[in-house]
Amino acid sequence: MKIRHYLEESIQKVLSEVFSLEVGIDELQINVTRPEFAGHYTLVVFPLAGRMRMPPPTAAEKIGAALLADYRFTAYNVVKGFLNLTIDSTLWMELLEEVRYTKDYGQLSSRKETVMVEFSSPNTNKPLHLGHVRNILLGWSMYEILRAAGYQVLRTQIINDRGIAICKSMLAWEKWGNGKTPESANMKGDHLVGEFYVLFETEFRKEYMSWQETRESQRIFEIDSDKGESAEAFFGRYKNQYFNSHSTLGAEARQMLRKWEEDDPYVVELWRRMNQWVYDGFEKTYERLGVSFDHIYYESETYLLGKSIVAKGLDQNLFYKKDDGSVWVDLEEQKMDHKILQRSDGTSVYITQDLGTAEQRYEDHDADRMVYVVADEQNYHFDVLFAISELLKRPYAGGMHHLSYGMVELPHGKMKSREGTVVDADDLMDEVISEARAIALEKGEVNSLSKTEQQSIVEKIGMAALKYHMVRVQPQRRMVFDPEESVDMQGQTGPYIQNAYVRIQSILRRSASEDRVDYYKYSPSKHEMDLLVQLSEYPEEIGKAAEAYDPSIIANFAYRLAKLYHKFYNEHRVLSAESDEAKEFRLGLSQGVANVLSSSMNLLGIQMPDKM
RNA sequence: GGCCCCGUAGCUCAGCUGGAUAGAGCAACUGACUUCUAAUCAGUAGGUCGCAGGUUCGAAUCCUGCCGGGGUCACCA
Repeated sequence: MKIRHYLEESIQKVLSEVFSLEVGIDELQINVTRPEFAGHYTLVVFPLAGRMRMPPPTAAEKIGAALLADYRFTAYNVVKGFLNLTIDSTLWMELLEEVRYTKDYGQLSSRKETVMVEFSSPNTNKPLHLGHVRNILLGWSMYEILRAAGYQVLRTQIINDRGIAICKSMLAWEKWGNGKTPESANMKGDHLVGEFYVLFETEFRKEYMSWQETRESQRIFEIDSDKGESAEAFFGRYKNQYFNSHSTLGAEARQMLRKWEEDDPYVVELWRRMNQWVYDGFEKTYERLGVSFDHIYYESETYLLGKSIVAKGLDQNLFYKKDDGSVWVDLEEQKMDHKILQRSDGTSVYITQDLGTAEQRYEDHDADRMVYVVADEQNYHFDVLFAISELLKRPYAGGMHHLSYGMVELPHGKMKSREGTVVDADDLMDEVISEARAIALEKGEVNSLSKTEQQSIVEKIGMAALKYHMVRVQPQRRMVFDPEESVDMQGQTGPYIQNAYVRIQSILRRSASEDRVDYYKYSPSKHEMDLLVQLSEYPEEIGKAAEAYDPSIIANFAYRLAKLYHKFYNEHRVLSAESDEAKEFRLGLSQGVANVLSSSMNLLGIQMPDKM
C-alpha cells in the first residue's frame, strides 16, 4: 500500500464526488507535513480554492471534513490554505509490514524500455583520476537508480584506445623504456603507461624550450606574435603548432600514429601490448570501486563505422564538403555552428567515433535511451552529436541524454598533470581506507575481529566516505575536492549513515526471536512517525532521482532517514522498551529502516558493514 | 563577444515542477555515555537566498536585465 497514492486517489475522489471538481493527480500538491504542525501529509489547497470558489481556509475545511468519511483519515487541521491530514495508524502499520518483508521495497514496477548508461570512458594513456571517480560513481548510481525505477539498464563505456595520446606513451616506452613491463617494474600497468606519457611530455617540453632559443623560433615569434604579446604568452599558445610542424618528437609520434592506421604489425603489436597493461590496471581500479560493465566499446572498433555514417550523410546532402576535402555539417538552423566531421586528409575527428558508437549500440542492444555521463566541458559536443543524430533521423535520436556534471577541482585550482597535482584514483582509495582504519582501531569496536573481517569493514567505511562525499552534490555543480573533507566520517557522510545501520544490526543481533506480539494497536511517537513517513517516501524518491538523473536525491534521502533514526535511537529504548508492543514495533521499525538504508545506499554503490 | 552551468550561514551543501517562520553538515561554544555502538544526540550562535525590476493571493524557486565565478565556441579529445 503506497500511502501517497492512497492519499492522492482519495482526495481526487472526494473532489470529484463531493465538489464536482475534476482534478488530475499531478495537479495535487501533497507535501510531507512540516514538523511544527500536526498531521502526516499536507494538501496545499490554494490552487483548488479558486476553482471551488471559496476562500482557501474554507475550501480546506470542507475537503478535510469530507475526507473524514473515510476511516483511514483520523484527523485534519487547517492552517491558512494548508490542509494537514492525519492518517490512521493501521495504514502505517501495513506500510511497515511491507517495508520489513518486501525484499526490494522501493522497486518501481518494470517498464519495457531499455536504457544504456555510458560512463568512465577513459583514455588508455594514463591511469584513472579523481575526475573519473566522480564520473564513475555518477554513472554507477544512475545504473542502479534507473534499474530500481523499473528500466532494463545496460552499463557501457567507450574506451578511447587510439590516437596520438597513446602513441606518445608508446614512443616514450620504445625510446627510453628499456623493455620495462608492469611485472618487471612491479607496477600497475595503467600507472606504468601513464609514467611514459608523462616522460614524453617532459622530454617534449625540454625540446620545445631549447627550440625557443633558436633563430627559427625568434623569427616565427616576430612574424606571428600579436602586438605587445610576450614571448612566454606566444610560445604558450604556439605549443600545439610546434608539435605538429617543428618538433622531432612530435613527428615521431605522428609517424607512429600513421603506422598504426596503416596496420604496421610492429606498432599494432606494441599498441595491443601497452593497452592491455592499461586494461589490467583499470580492471583492478574498477573492482575496488565496485563497478563493472555489460559491454565495452573501443574507439578503434567504431570510428570506421562513424566514417561511413559521415559518408552516407554526405550522399544525402545533409553534410557538405569544402574544397580542401574536409566534411562539415551546418547546424545554424539548430542555433549552432558549422562543425567539422572529417579532416581534409580524410581522418576522423572526435565526434565521428561517437556517431559510430551510437549506431553500433543501437544495432547491438536496441536501446530506447542512451545516457552519456560526461563532464560539462563537453556540453556543446553533445548538443552537436544529438542534433546530428536528429538530422540523420536516427531512430535513437530522441532518447539521447547527456548527464552533464561539473568538473572536479582541487582547493588550489585545477588538476594539472604537469604540476603533479592529479589525484590518482588508486591513491585516493588507499588514503580514505587507511583513514577509516585509523579511526576504527581507535574506536576499538572491531579490534576483536579477524584481520580479514577488519579489512572488509574498513574498506566499506572508507569507500562509503569517499563515494558519499562525491555523490551527495547535484551533478551539475562543479565541485572543489578537499581531501580533508573527503575522509570526514562525521556529520553528513557515508559512515554516519552506515552507523545508523550498524546500530540497528547490533540491536537485531541481541533480540531473541520470541513469539510475535501484535503491534497494530501501538500508537507511534513523533519520532517513530517521522521514520514511517520517510520510509513511505522512498519509492517516490527513486522516481524523482531517475527522472532528474540525479543520484544526490537518493544521497540526501538516505541521510535524512539515518538522521531520523539516530534521533529516535537517542529518545527510545528498543530492547528494553516500556511494553512488549512497543518493543516489537520498534524492532520492526528498525528492521525496516535498516532495509531502506541499505537499499538506498546500494543505489549509490555503497555497502553496509554489520559492525564498525 | 555568443551560448551553457553555477551564485543560499565563515566553509561545504539541501530546499528550485511557486506554498507555512529558508534547513542540514563542518568550524566555534554548552550539555548528554555504569543503560541496545558517542562515527551519536540535545542546545547556543550564525542569513540583504549575488543585485535590480517583473508575474502572482504567495517568489530562494518562474521571467527580464545586470554583477561575479566556471565552461565552451579546434582539421584536440
